[in-house]
Amino acid sequence: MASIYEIALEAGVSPSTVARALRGTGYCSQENRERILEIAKRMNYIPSHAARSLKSNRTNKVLFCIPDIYNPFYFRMIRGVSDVLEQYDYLPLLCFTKGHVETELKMLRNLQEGYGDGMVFVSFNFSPQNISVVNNCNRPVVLTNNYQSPTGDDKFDCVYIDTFQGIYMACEHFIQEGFTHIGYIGGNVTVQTGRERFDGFLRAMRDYNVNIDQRYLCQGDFSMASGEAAMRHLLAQPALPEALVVANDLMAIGAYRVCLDAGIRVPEDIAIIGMDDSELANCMNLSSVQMCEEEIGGKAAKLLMDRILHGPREKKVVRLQPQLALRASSEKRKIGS
Amino acid sequence: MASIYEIALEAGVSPSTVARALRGTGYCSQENRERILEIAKRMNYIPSHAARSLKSNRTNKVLFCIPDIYNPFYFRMIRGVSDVLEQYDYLPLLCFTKGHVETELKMLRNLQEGYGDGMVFVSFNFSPQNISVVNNCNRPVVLTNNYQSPTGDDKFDCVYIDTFQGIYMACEHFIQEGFTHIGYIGGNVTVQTGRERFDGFLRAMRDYNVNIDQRYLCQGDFSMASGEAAMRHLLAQPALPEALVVANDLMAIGAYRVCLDAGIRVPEDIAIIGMDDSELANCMNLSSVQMCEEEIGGKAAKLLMDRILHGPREKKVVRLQPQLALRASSEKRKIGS
DNA sequence: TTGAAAGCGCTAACAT
DNA sequence: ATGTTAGCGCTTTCAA
Repeated sequence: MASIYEIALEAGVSPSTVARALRGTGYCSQENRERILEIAKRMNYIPSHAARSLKSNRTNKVLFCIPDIYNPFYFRMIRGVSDVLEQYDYLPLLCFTKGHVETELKMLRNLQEGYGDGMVFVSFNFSPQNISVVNNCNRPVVLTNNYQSPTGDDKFDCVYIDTFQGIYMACEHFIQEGFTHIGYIGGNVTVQTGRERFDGFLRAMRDYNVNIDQRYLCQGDFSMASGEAAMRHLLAQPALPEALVVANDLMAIGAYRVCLDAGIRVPEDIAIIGMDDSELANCMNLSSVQMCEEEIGGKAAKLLMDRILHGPREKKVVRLQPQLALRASSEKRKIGS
Repeated sequence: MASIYEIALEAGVSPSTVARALRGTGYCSQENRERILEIAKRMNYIPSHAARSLKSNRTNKVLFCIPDIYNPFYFRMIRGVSDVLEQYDYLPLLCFTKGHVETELKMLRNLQEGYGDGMVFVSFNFSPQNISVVNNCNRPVVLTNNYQSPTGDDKFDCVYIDTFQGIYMACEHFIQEGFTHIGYIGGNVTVQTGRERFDGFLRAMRDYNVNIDQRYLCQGDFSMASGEAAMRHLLAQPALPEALVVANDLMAIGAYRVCLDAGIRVPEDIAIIGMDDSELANCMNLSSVQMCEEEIGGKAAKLLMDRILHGPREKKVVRLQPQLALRASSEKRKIGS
């Protein structure tokens, strides 16, 4: 690897002149500049990231943690982040954490070591453990969930979709359609994403005075297989719910498939709404909740760049509203059917 | 950020002693070591990635370029790579290139700058342009396609699935089932992935003396929308092919959906085989070609680590065989149907 | 066992 | 306009 010293030697100038010529910053005669650039090209000069970053304390990179690679939900968010970062000449580097807190901590450690200038952090479960690292990390982080430390002295920003509201809207829709036996397949309620959604369900039922049948409450893990298992559980009950709210599309699709296999018609026998508005939902005509993922990503990247470029400031929290994407799977039943 | 100098000051020892204590390498008295570690912890010491990497010329990171974030094909490959790299205590950092050669070149540049120790490079289209950069890059790269420079002096390894063979097998299956009017929806044949698959189709037709109807040849861009467009084109022909080989699942699903909407039954009216054996194919009961993605990823990572740890050696090329994953969409038609 | 010192490659303040 | 120099934080000889 040619360094500026070797180029300087070859060009008969000092290393700093080479540095100035290559960076295009500071004084350098036209004549020297051209010669230096030519030599650098010939010697296949590539600047050392480590040296530059050590000196400048900047990398022009952003670390981007995503928990679940198999979930189509994150696709658009990645695009939102990438597009915005590109405008700043920053590069996003993705890491799939699989939702493991150890992997998240490893990435945060890399951030602290200065491997990136900031981090977009998506997680299933923000907890005192990973949040305290975020807060003690000297580099900016933006979460794509809503999280507020009890102490209220958070150093990060949040951009999030109100999933509570999304599930609430799905329930509300069913209730307004006249359904009274509504089932729910949720995620693990000990993690935030699962809890919020379940809360949305509970609240809607309460607000509209709809009775909750405990036998219609199932818990999965956001995977298709768990949606299938949940649906099999429901099929084992004496009667089916009329409508089913599912906390994400993968589980909804799993449930849907089990229905089809069992000869249960959707939506005639059971109406289903999922959540994420994924490609899969679109394909299968599954109603879903639209989550503005691209907008989340874009807004998160903007807030992050603001902190990277302009330093600390007060915490900002951006909340985005979901929308129902209604398709055939939740259509109102025809009278008499 | 506390540095080893501040810790040294606090501990009353020299920076080099601190360095030795922290790294656990070289001599350091038990007593000093404990004190230093305690102080480092208290001062929240985090080593500087840049400094360490500048000095050691290693990062313990691998850059991993993936062309298409919306294509489910790459999911398992990422897992294969990640699992193997984890065993080496290396971290994969993903970059979605969207198939843009500029983005690929940008990542290669980052590799050359020493932002990572090596690269797993997945692309739709290896060309003299990006391959020459790979060959002139002083760090190891593994491709997940088969590519051989005309000059034969390649410095990279290849691990790939024989997609030619995969499409060939799909055609062969249809032919052996007795179909003689076989259509094909392919990708752009000016890029390698599209060309290889189309060649597989052509060869199978030729080997089995099956006539190719030009009206049944469509070209998409591997997206679902392009599969839909292609199918609409086929529907506009005087007659439909009996069977359809599609170069990837997304396009196959697109075609499938257009059939359903048009009242064309699959497989009764038209049999379909896709390629990738994606989750989507599984969901929709689409026959497909299984591509051993996880194995590709794992083998690629192993070859890469071998080069990173042990330096240059002769080029290695690993070829993996695809398998048909037959489902309902390609079932043999019942007699008389 | 410890410390001093050089250097990884680049940047930038300062002197010329 | 150009050169000198002092680091950035760490590793690693080498000397003590």
